[in-house]
Amino acid sequence: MTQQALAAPVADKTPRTARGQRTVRAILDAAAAEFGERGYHEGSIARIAQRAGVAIGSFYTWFDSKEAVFRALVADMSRQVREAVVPHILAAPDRLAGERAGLAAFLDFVRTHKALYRIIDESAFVAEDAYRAHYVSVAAGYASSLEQAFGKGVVSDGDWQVRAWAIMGMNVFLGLKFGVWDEGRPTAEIAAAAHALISDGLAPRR
Amino acid sequence: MTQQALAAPVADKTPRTARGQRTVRAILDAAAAEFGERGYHEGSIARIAQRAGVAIGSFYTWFDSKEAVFRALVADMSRQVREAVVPHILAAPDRLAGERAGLAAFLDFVRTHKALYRIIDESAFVAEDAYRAHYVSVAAGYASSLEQAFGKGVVSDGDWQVRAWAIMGMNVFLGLKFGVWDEGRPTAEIAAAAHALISDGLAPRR
DNA sequence: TACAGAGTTGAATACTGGTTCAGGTTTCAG
DNA sequence: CTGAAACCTGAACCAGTATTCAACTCTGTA
Repeated sequence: MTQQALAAPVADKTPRTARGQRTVRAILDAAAAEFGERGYHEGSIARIAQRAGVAIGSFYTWFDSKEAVFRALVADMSRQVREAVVPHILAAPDRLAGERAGLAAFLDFVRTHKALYRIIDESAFVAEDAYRAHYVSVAAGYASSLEQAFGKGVVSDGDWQVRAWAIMGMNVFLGLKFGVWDEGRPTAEIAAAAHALISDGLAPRR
Repeated sequence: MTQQALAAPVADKTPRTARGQRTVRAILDAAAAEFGERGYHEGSIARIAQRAGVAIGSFYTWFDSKEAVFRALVADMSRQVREAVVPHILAAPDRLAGERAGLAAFLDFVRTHKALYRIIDESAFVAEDAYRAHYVSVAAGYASSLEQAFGKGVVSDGDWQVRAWAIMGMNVFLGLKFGVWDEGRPTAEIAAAAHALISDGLAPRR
């Protein structure tokens, strides 16, 4: 699941050998699967170790606690989502078109990474600060990117803070509904409808 | 906190006397406080009983399990939010103005009922079906109300499903950001900015 | 006043699962 | 080859806490 290099564990607990690195990766992947399926509280260290094919003791060689792996996972995931979505936004001709492409990419990501999506959501209760950090940083990115688009005349003037959080919330809920719960409709279709809403609003054309 | 009559406990566990009713109410209120502060998993039955001023045994007279109170709470809360918000929407001259009034009311509600807000959110992981039921029903209400507004010519035609979930997500995130995390700005201001976005979109006026 | 059903009590039970630790095994530089 | 550092092992420990239960108290009706 997590194919990438691992948000580093804690303190001096960094692997010094290739062997150690492999173990850490295996544990992170196992943890992602375990927490994704069972959730944080139902998920168990023993099962994570088993999935990873290592002993419980090895787990504690690399992570200080259950919460520690979880936090490492959130950071890792936060990065993955961004990496999956941002390029699509940047590749689009303008910010508004980017919003549409970004949402479609996000929905696709969610559909293929439901576990990760769930983990980030659950971090709100297990690691509030990590959760906040994730969304605050995403929102900041949104706000500045929107403001920049305003400079180019692509979007109207307005409250960047509110707009950023609003759009983010929209995307998250569309991800939940049409990514996790209901795969019955093509992601592009959802993205198009959402794009229309964000772009022109609900008011009838005057 | 919960001043209203209690989503009924389970099966035959309904109080037959005023005395019993008082106890159930006390337990529900205590549970709201406990879960609101510590979250579901950190919250303890012993502490709920203590807060309610009853013995642990009494708790089990009225609720089958920890999860049972939590579910009762979610239902109760779902109702409270609705009751706090819907009247404002209905009182407005039209659906779009209602959206604005509704959001302001929602933000006010969240600021004064943070525990409830947290409980509903956490239900996503403790009682997925209850969480789903809550949002699915809210979304359905949104969708039909929007469609009705379309009939009156107040909003443009579009994808009701997507619009409903999008707006709901918007509101939830604005509630998180400007209701729970950051009370620095007046709720009316947030609602106005959000209203502008929903109503006219981001595209510059043509 | 007396009895029955409704409510109450909280110590004891039962169990789960995170964390520790006292050794083994592997790896690799010298 | 060799020894020390890096890693691995998993049974045992332990703390926390949901749930049970057998006995007790209230309350209101006859």
